Amino acid sequence: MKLIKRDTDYAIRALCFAVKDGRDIIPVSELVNNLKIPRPFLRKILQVLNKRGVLKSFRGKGGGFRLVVDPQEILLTDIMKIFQGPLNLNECFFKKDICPNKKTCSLKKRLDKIEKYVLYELDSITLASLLK
Amino acid sequence: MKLIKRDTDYAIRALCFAVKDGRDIIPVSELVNNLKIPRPFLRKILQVLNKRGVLKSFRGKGGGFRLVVDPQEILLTDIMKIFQGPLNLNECFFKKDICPNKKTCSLKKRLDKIEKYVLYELDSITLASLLK
DNA sequence: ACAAAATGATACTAATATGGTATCTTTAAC
DNA sequence: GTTAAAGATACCATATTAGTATCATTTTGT
Repeated sequence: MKLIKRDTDYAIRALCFAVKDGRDIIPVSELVNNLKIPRPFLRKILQVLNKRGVLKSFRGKGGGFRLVVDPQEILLTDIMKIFQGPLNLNECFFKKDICPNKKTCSLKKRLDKIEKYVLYELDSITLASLLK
Repeated sequence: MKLIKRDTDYAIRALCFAVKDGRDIIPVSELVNNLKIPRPFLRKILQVLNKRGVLKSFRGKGGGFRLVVDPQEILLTDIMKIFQGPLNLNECFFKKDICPNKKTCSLKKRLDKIEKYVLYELDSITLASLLK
């Protein structure tokens, strides 16, 4: 089971490339050429990032996308949340009562603990840290 | 994203019930009545557990399934592996080169670390510990 | 012997999530 | 006004997940 889905992956690659590339406004073509991501899919992804305020889009000839958030401020989990929703690793065990004592069950505690740890670790990963 | 899929969940509920129930051979009907799991789906799951040596099946009238492994010895990860395969949380990032220095990238290290931790914690959860 | 009650084996189907395409509209530069 | 870009949105393909259906085989009890 993967932690990262493909659109998240593509989004991160695109953002990384945008930072490395350095130009102010980067057109989709440039990303497509370099990252080998299918253009319409990537466009959809970039539109989402635009709506979420990570990128700012510019229409018309010469248009493209500008990164408007400091790479130090973009967390991996931000991008994951955008494309995958919240993590919720510990969900379905307790929808019904597998466990005799739902409230105090050590499994629930442990799964919560695991999830907390994963979130904590992921939260420490910034876009900037992926480029070093 | 869930860590546990439905068949794993059902399998664990069934095993827990079997332990609590206490009788030597438990028929599917009993599990279906108590756990509200669709019978044909549960049967498929139990057949798998039989093949994997967690349960032993008995055919014919009065048949059913017997738990043949000590609940202390059944790990949550055993059941997860059976129905979901290995975890592989850190897969797809490095199929292609998102990262300039694949070998030493701190992200890879951190994802590995996360996965190791999750596996370590999950490995400490036995069927018996779910019943206490 | 035979009916009943159980699992074994296996193929099929339905629902959902994922990974895209296609198409048309709007905007901006030249 | 033409061209090159993004916006919006509907659609489609594939894979995974969840579940059904069916028939064969085995065992028990009469």
